[in-house]
Amino acid sequence: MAGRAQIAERHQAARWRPPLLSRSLPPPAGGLDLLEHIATVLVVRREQEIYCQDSPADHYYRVMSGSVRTVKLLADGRRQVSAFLLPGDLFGFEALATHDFAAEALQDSLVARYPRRAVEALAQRSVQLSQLLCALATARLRQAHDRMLLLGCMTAPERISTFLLQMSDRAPPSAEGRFELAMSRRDIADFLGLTIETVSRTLTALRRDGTIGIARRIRIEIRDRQALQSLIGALRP
Amino acid sequence: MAGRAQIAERHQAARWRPPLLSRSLPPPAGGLDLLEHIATVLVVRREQEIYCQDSPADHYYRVMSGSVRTVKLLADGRRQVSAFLLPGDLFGFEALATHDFAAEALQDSLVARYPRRAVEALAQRSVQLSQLLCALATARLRQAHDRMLLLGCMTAPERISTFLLQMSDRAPPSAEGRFELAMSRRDIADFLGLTIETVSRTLTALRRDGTIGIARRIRIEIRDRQALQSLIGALRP
DNA sequence: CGGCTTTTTGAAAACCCTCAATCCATGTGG
DNA sequence: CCACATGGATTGAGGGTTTTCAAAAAGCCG
Repeated sequence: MAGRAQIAERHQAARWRPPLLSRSLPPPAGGLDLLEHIATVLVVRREQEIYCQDSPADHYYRVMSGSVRTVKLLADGRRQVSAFLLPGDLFGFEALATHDFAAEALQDSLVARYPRRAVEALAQRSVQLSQLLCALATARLRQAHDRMLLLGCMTAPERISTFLLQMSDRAPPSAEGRFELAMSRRDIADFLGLTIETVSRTLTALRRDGTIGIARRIRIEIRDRQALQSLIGALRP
Repeated sequence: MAGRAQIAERHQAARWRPPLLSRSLPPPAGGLDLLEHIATVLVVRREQEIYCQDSPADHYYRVMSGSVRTVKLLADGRRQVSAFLLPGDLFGFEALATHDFAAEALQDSLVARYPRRAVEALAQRSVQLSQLLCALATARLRQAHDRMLLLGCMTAPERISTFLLQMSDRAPPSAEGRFELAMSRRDIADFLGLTIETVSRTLTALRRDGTIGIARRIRIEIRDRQALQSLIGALRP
């Protein structure tokens, strides 16, 4: 269970298949292209661990295709999903000495890996890069605050609505409110601080009243964005 | 309600009284003494706002004495307390352009204020300082992750236990499990994602079975630390 | 097609919240 | 200095939302 991160290098890509949620890789953000020279590309299979909880944090990572979750596992089986990472997202950089969370692929994915030492050496010389990294940490902090609000204040329907709108916003704009969930109901539940049953029931209720459409469990269509937004409207500060 | 932060400067200290929870100010952490040259000391009264939500974030702050809370207020009255700050704690630096949270004094307090521009200018030249600020942001992120775990996974007794142990650990070591709560039950409730009634009931239950002592509502004594720790033992990863 | 996992659905229970009344501490004014 | 008013804290009863336990349905994979 608590084994070391097992990482498939590029040449282990036997039977690798293109990810469901594939998106064209966004161009590296300003300053980030520096990193591409020191990157290793990892091919990870569905459900495969990229790094495990409490392992030394000596790499930064970036999703190139597919998707990734970061999770914390507790002694009694309770689980918390910290984030879902989509193509372009950096992760693993928020750790101090060791990773607080494990990172696992939601589906067959390509992940770029950057040696931490090398990144920090580059950051010493590039103001742009160091500022970018700092901005990323701050952005992550802001995201964490949003999650705290969700977990601390919101009801189940509000959490689900927030989640659906977020996923919709992160999908390619061309999708028009249609997207596919790469994660299981358990992942969603552990992300939102609910049980799988509550997630399922709430989604069903939204489907019943026509707010969303659900096909094959994972194909979501937002039919009434207004309704979802009004569900969480009371929360806007 | 949403007025600008009103700040009492030193000379407005009429009727200022030494804070209940006063602690000797810890010596500035390495690199931080640089900041003291550009500091302004604010005298803030109990319940006074230091800065308000959505105000431009052009200062960093540090608690010198007393205590401070950071809060987010929602449209329908729901409230979230993000953190309780004690002497030595820096705050306000996690903001991007504007503050996500308001900062308010829990009691009459002294707060050091550093102009953001000046701090960043200093950070440009002092590797020590810039690394310190980055480390602080990372520490804050780690704290946020702990809160997410609390809000997402824990029951009410677990949240209260965690809170009490945290407050005890942050009190001066000489206190021996005795400390005073500067914040109201509402603050605690909004911090833990509970209601004041649940906070009150849970504290009473702990008092009844001898785990803690409560005097005059705010004076807490941890009588059975082991019991509190075992309440949250199942959560250790 | 058949076995498996995941998801959905149902019924009952638990937990926490809401509403309401009382208690207590604090501060004020006589 | 005491009586009283005020606001926060506690306590109680009842209800609602979410969880738990259990079973059926649906999707997935060989």
